[in-house]
Amino acid sequence: MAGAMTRYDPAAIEPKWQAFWEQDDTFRTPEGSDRPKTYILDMFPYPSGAGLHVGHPEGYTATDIVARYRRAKGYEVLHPMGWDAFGLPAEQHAILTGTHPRDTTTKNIATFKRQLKMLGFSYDWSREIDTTSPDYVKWTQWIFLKLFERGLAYQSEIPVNWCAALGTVLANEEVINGLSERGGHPVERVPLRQWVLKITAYADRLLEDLEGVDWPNSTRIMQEEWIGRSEGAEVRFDVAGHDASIEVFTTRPDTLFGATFMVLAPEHPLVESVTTDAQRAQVDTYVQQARNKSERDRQSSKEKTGVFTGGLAINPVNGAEVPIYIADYVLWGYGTGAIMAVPAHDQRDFEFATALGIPIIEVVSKSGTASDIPLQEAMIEHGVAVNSGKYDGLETAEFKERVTADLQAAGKGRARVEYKLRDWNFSRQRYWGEPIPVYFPVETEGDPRAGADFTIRYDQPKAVDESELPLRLPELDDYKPGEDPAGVLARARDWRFFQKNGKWFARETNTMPQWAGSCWYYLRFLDPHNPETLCSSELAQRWLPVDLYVGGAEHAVLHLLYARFWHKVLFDAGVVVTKEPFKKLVHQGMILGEDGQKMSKARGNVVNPDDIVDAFGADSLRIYEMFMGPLEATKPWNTSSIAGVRRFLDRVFTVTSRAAPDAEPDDALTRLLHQTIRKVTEDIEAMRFNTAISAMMVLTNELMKLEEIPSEALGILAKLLHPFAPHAGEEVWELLGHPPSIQREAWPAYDPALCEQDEVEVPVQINGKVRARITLPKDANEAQALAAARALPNLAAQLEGKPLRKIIWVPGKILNLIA
RNA sequence: GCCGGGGUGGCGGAAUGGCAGACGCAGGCGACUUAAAAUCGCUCGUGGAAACACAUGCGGGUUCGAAUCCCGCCCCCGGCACCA
Repeated sequence: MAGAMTRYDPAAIEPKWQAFWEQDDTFRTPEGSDRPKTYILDMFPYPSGAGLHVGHPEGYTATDIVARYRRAKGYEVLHPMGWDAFGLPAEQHAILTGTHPRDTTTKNIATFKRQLKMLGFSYDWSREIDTTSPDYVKWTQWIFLKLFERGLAYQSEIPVNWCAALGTVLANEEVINGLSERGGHPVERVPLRQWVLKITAYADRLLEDLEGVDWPNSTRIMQEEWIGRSEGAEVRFDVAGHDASIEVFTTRPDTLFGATFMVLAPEHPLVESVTTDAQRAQVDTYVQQARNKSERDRQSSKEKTGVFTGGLAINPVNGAEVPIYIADYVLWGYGTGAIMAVPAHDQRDFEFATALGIPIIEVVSKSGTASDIPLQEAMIEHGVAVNSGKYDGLETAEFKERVTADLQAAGKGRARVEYKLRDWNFSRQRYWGEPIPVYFPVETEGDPRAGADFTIRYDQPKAVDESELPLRLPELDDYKPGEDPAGVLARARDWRFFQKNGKWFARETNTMPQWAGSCWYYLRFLDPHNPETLCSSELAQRWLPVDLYVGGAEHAVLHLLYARFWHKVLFDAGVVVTKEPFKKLVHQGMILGEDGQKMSKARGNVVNPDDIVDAFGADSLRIYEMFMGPLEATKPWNTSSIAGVRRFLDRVFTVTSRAAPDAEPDDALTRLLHQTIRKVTEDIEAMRFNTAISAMMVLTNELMKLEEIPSEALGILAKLLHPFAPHAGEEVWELLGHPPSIQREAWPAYDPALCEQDEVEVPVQINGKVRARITLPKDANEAQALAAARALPNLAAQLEGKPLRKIIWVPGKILNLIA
């Protein structure tokens, strides 16, 4: 082998090894050994028509390195891939071209799969799953039935942005100043019957169990804030002159004596009854305006507006009469949709009171006495109660407890916990999603399929029988949203209506959102072909939780919260035994275009992985993406830097061509080999791939200096390199005369003793400035170091005549002399 | 506004209390070549001939010693944003 010319030709070796792995079944997940398991998972992609983006291989390479490393370390590794294939783009394409979304999806999956195979990822392809396949949909629907059985899926009339002209519901982002973004048509907030999942029932568990996961701190904080737990009190204010009361939620019951008015959200049902005739016209106008604004528009203007209803409420702590207003800064969706307003201690209430000339009463003070001058802004900090009757002088925390207890005793309130988290709107009026497996009785005189009038009893939902799953989508000619808010599927009358025992029924025509399939796919990978159950409990016990989960930070809340929610429901149903699905989570950073801007078609700065593989090879792309910087960092693409990585791989083949089977590494090389093994091993464990690659470059550069290179050294290099550049690793291993596959070789071990130098070079500082270096035995003591330093003529001169005031000796690191 | 992350050569980055700039890109010089590319070698923070001085967003502090720790400020990126 020595001396043979071995040019590195990725175009030849990459397909060669991909074919070998496929035929050899190298990456099939081993089952049933007593070796430790590792489940390494990527966030599976939506197979878009644009094909793979260079951002995809970043996370996929990182997990692939860990998977290949752990196999070499003796783990049983599960590393699967699949397709999150329901979604809007395929449906939009269908609306424009008439192509069935299934055809588009099949084509796109083929492209993605070709591209992933081209990059040499070590997936166990026998476990490939597709969220749109009937096999998979069956179990997504099955989980929905579990949610329904447990009362966690319910119907609710919730306000949506309905655009009659476009015949569709719009997302908040699509509504601008009450008009549709496309076309400028009026948009109305109308209540629409939707399926909703009761994620709020799991709010506390979703919060508590974040403690136990190894996730980025920022993601945990985002989830905590999304759930938004706050503790406070519910307080009841009676309405003067009515047999009614207003419930409010407050985190500051200690400020009750400062409540100088109340505010109802415009949607609040009591608005109607508390409004006096004199105020009715004004109130109606305000309510109408608020209704036609989208939530986003309501929140975009910070200016406080509102009107007096004419009604008065009684403050339960002191019997004071306070005016009741309506204002859109109070949100119908949070708390009780009504507040007690304390302008002295809440900035929003302060602004509203100032704008409308409402009195401001200070009830909390830093000093313990009320201010002499009017407040310029709300004092929101805690302090000591003033102007609060018998509670005066109490600290905020103690006041809260006492007044809450007193209110409870008086039947006027109680402690309460509130969340920002809302129940999850699970309905889409779209085609390309999982049909919701529910049907309803129909009241009709004829055949509704033929156009007879009908009434659907939505109040009597029935679950589709498990034996009828999967409930498949009907075939349609037209996928456009229509006039019927029931959704696209409502037009498939033959599918929608059916008879059973002589009675007519109608299927639910809403479909599930795209999140549904990705909520549980990590489970199906464990048992992808099981027709009896979504995942056998033995396999769930063996493989869960996912040990490493890598994907974009854009999923920090939605996907990662929804999946945790379903997992907990499945835990309660006995399907899984771990509380959490994903133990360690890592977000890969975004790769920007060469211009430092986000890659986009419009900017023309998109890099296509196919082009890079053609020009440099898959291994160069993989190593480049790992070498760019820390995995989590956002970093700009730079094509000329890939050339450097390619040069590194070229040099690996150059040194391989100088392999000398009988040569032995000398002491210096032995030390470098052990140091490199240690560095690469530690860096893979910590997912610091950029510095691992740097260490392999250093080793390769040293080997370049040798004429005859010990084969043993090259074998170690190949083993370290192979998780990063698997094709090159296999090829070098074979060139060295070993049988494939290098994946079956054990990870090289290092001896810490052999990593150490016998002698170390230590900088000598005078007064903190480096003035010289001394070479010392590695375990030299302070006296030896000082003697060596004094022996240096230039140092002796500098120290002359000055007594040493202090000597700092950090063994093996530094000698600092203070003169 | 609030929360989180970050700011180091021409560029990507390394160093997390102990020699700032590992590794790579780009650049410069040289070898090989008729020439170029490729490859190989050397060089490469700024000022200075050198000794040396200065240098990790800005200002202060702690320490024998700070890119790293603390305080204040500026800027960039991401998230949330009237949540009572």
